[in-house]
Amino acid sequence: MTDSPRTLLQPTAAAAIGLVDDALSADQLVTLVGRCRVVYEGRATSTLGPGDRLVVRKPDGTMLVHTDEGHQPVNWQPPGSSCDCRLADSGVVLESKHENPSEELIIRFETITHAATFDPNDPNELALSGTESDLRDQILESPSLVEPGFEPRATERKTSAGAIDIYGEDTDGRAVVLELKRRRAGPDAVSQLNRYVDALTRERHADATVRGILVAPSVTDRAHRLLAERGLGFVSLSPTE
Amino acid sequence: MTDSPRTLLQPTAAAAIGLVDDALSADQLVTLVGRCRVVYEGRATSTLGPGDRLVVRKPDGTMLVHTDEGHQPVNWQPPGSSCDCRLADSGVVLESKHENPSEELIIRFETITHAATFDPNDPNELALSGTESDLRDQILESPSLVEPGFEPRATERKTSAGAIDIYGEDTDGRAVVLELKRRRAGPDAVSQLNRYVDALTRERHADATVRGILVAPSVTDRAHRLLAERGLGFVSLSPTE
DNA sequence: GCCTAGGTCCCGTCC
DNA sequence: GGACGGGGCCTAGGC
Repeated sequence: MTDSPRTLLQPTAAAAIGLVDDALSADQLVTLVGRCRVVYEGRATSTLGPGDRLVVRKPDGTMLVHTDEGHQPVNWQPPGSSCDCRLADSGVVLESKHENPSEELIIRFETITHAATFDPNDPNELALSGTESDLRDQILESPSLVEPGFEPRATERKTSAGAIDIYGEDTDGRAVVLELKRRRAGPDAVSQLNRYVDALTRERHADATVRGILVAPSVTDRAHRLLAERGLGFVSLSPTE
Repeated sequence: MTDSPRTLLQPTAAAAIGLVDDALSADQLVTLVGRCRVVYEGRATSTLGPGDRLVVRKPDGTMLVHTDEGHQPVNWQPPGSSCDCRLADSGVVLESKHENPSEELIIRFETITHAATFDPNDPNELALSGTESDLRDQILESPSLVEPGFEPRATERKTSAGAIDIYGEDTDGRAVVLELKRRRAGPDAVSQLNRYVDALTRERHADATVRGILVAPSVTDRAHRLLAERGLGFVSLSPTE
């Protein structure tokens, strides 16, 4: 951290505003805890009555309002949003605006329990595995996991209905469309596969059979019925842990 | 706030652990800022090298790790997770576990810039409008918005493929399936509508026509083509702002 | 508990 | 810029 971090415990409104303004101009991350009301207007509209919350403002313009429960912020503003901090009715007010889509978030504090700022230095990125992309790589490495003799021909093959995860051919030279899911698959995955199979059938001669196979750890009952109705297949595979 | 909030600026590991342990037993919300590494193993697996981050632990068991960018936490733990705070290699380590699904998150701090706790009191809930449910209510109030003479018969009508947003009849007594979207609709919305129309057609006599209409502010080009291919309709409607 | 679908979904990627 | 689909999606509502 290049600038020294600062904290204030139960600051006056004026002191809190000073801290936030300094942090905003220095592109620091700000956390505010206190009792506030929140109004949002943009893609939707919301109001939130008084309560104690944690408010976070990031240097990239993101704003988050967290209650005491849940993973999701109760209100937020996307990256790229502006932020203005001012005094109104003897309380601190944060006003954040975003363009495209047009969104406005206003947070009115009654009291501020604490305020803190710091200058984050975070050069490292998350390395994640167990994704759909890992499952794809496994299949490309060992195509027989799908069925003996399966031969991948392309990934992300374009059709009029979108891109096929893996396109290939079976031992009889028939076109095969694979739709991959990293977790248990539901009806939407079947519909997706169905769209690609339909599109590919349309694009080729109508007589040529196009097979569709859903590849996932498992499928729900309803998805299984839909697969059967559409004459589509299923292969159980999980991304390696 | 019943208990007094506490803050520590650049605390020793021992002091930070004391603060966190007190907060955990008092079901308080904790925020920690500092340089840390993070390892996750559960539905997927991830590692995150050293960097300055904001860590939040909520009384409901939620844990959030935020970097300086983006709306999403880089790592997290769902509500209902346990949390253990201990000293390891002269640094603070937070270990959170969750069951069903089995997930483990370990955060190793090198340094702690600040730590704070407070006891949130938040009785109010978010009032949100502009949702799909609002769009549904508009249509039930003024069915002619869909087309002259449209008569809603049921919401959430069950079919073998899932529940129909609004089921009704047109002036000719034909069954009509409405699929609603609060925002611009894509291919998935068309597939969803298609599933319900297919299921309802199957459940009735094969000769009876079932109409399907997508109701949304707008549709993408590809979704529009898919609608045409399937003989489905579109009506432009937005949830009132 | 699982299933299903909505969400101010966010987010990357490709056009 | 829009579009499309993945995500450790999360979350609410049914069954």
